[in-house]
Amino acid sequence: MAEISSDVIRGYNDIIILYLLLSKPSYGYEISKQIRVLSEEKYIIKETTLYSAFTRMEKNGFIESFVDEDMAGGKKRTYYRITEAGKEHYRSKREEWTLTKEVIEKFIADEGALV
Amino acid sequence: MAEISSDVIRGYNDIIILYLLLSKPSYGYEISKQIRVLSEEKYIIKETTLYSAFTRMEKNGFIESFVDEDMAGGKKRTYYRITEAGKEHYRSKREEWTLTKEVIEKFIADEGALV
DNA sequence: TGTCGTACTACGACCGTCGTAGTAAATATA
DNA sequence: TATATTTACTACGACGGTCGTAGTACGACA
Repeated sequence: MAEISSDVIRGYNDIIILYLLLSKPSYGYEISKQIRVLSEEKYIIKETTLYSAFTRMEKNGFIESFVDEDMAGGKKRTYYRITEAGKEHYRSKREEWTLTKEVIEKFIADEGALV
Repeated sequence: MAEISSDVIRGYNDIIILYLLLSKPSYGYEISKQIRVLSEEKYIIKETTLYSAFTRMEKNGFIESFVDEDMAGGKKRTYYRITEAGKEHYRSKREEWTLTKEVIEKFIADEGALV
């Protein structure tokens, strides 16, 4: 079975993460699980990729973090919520996706051309 | 208008170049023009990206080069032809594309969810 | 004479992703 | 009770495809 390589998914992690933050604020572990489940195990994001995406996107103003301090055992959990700039970024990435899809599909041959 | 970023196209250059080599051997400048025309100016591959893709794919055995020595003015032109391994690579990348497309589209919201 | 098109090569910077490792508490399993 | 697994991160350097910049050289056209 084909697997999704990092080169191919690169550039789409933003859109995936932001999509999940559209409905409600969330945090690393939950996002990671949601990606796994929603993609039906077809894409499992690496932890380091996810957390570095958070850092990058917060720097860019696409998301904002806040900490839940009231957890059992004094544990802390960092939540992220999408900003207006983040929604705008999502829109533009979605447009880019549509365009890219159109382009790539011009270079997909049917099996006949491959023999 | 949205533009295709390098992060988003990364990983698809192989498939694009190999597709064009499926029908006949070709060379850098011609491939570059074909990409521009076939994509209706939506994707213009950078020269350095294209030539480094050639080098990489030849190392990987996906393409083979040969030189046309008989050009006017003693100029030389390097052609590339796709190998069997290249066709196999194309097939597997095409499968990966199908899978990736399915996954990404699960994370595309319609405009309503964005308000 | 100069610009444009053709057809490359060289080289280092960039940056998103990945591999590896470490920390630590809560929960499940034996 | 002891151990493994799950949860929830952080740190840091390596990797590699893409890009920016620069340079070379010939032909055609104005």
